[in-house]
Amino acid sequence: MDQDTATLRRFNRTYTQRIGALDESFLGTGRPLGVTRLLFEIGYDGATVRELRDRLDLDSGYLTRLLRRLGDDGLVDVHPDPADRRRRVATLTPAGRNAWRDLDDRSEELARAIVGPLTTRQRERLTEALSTADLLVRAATVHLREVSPTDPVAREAVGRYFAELGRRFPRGFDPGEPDHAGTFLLATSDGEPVAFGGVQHLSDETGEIKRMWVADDWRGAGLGARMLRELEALAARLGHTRVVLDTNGTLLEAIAMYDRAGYTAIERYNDNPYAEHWFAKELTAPR
Amino acid sequence: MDQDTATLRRFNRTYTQRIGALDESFLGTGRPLGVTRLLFEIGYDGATVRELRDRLDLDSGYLTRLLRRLGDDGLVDVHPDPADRRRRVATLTPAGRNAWRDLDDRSEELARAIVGPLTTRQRERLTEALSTADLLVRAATVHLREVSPTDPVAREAVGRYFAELGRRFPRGFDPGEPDHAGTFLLATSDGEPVAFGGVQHLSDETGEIKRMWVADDWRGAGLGARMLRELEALAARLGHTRVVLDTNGTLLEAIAMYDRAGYTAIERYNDNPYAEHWFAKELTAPR
DNA sequence: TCCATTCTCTGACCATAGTCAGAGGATCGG
DNA sequence: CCGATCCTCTGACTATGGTCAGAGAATGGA
Repeated sequence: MDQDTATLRRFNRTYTQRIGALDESFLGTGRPLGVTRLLFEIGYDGATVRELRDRLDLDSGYLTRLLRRLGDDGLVDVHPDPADRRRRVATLTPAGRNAWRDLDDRSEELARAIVGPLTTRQRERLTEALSTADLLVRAATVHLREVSPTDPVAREAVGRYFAELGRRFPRGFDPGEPDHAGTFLLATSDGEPVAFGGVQHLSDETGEIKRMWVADDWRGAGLGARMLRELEALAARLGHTRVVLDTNGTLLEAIAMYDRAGYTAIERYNDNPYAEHWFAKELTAPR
Repeated sequence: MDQDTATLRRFNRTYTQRIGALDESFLGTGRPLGVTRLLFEIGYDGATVRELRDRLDLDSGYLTRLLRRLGDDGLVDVHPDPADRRRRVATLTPAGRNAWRDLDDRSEELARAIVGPLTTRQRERLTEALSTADLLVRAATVHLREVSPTDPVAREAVGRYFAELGRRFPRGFDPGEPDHAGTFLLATSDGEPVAFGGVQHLSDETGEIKRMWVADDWRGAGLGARMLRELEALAARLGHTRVVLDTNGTLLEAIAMYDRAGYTAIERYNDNPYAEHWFAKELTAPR
């Protein structure tokens, strides 16, 4: 662990010193950094002022002024959102699009300047290392929280889960009546749901882990194992001493993961028509 | 190449969003960022004002004011350097050391928060990826320049080169009379010499590559191959159409590198008592 | 219909970061 | 010992980034 933080901190030093320059592509455009970042964030498709405030975490007064500055320079139009006339939408003018492309070019150029001196082989190694680091850093900083099953993002996660079951089960999958019983955890990254799962009360002793799902492009990042640990911890907090779960035979990776996590196969404990395997694990007090 | 810059840029986004927080450990100490960075940079051992100005690239007036602020807070003492009384030296007071340790702790804590949610296996992968990326990013951003052989940093590089030959040759190595003929390239990283080499005029046609050296901890980063390429380009600029070099049998990696770079073995062309192998390469016009 | 809330904007304000010109003492080379 | 240069400091100034309180229009729920 000390080794790991030392490497991270060392890398951080190298990185800010040497590649921090990538962000300085935002400088030297004759416009201050804040304004430029805003321009870049508005992007080709435009965005509501509200979104911008959230994404860049800016004070509303401050943002208004930044937007006006971009407006005065003829780069951005701000007009009311027809759907909700309290809201305003910022879009790039043609000149704004040019400025945006210019920023994008600068950034690309700087990236080339960094990658350029390397041999092909080294570039490949760097790209591979950065992809790995990217995935893991994103996995490590995923935001996990308890949600109500009616939370819109949670609904979307459940929808994707059911859709996947539909694709993977030979005879499809019918979710039946919506069932909102239980306590749920949602993992998000940049606001997108990336993992989901819940614990349902079966008895005082036993909780059932259900609807565990990890987004396609996040598999292999250990997110499933982490979600499982968190769900077990949640079950323990809810007073259970044992968790059970069921799964279908087509979900091979899931079965392998339960196995690694210390689950043991048990007899059928429910009448779920899609279930083919049942597992249980005793919860011991953490540490 | 596009793939590589795309990965770099994507990583940069992830990184600034998620780990940029590491630098924010410098915030929330009740002191502004600039002052805090300065405090950290002074470090346990103190530093001259001159050094600080160079390292942080600050205006001298601005730096004076930052230092006074730290002085007023009782964290730093500034007193004239006895060796050169124009210069002033900044050192941390006991309170300053506490503040410094506090910063270090915060930074460590943040690194732990990032690395913490990962499994041991993932941490290992991340650490490995970041080490690789660190090495390659540093290699890619090494600063290469032509130097006079009497340049102090160049002298140091040559000293280390001779020291290594002394260690590696079975009967040691005697550099003999200092010989400053030739044109030299020096690669530095953070001001430290990391690679060195020169081209000496043998005839109008032929240049000799000599004193090529790469620092221990930079081997395997492709720096040798890059230096060799740069020296060949230098020889071409100097008007040569062919380069030769000699080497000792104990320098196995070097020999392998010359081989990969397209050098072919030739007959002894000099009376260097330490040389056991001689190589040559025809220079074709670049591109 | 009314009240609470949401969204954006305005004005007033402040700290931080940074630039520039020049003063004055210390040092160095000839 | 003189002039050039180096190093630091001072004063005057500017831009950037940001906070806060509140106004006013639009919306949504009871």
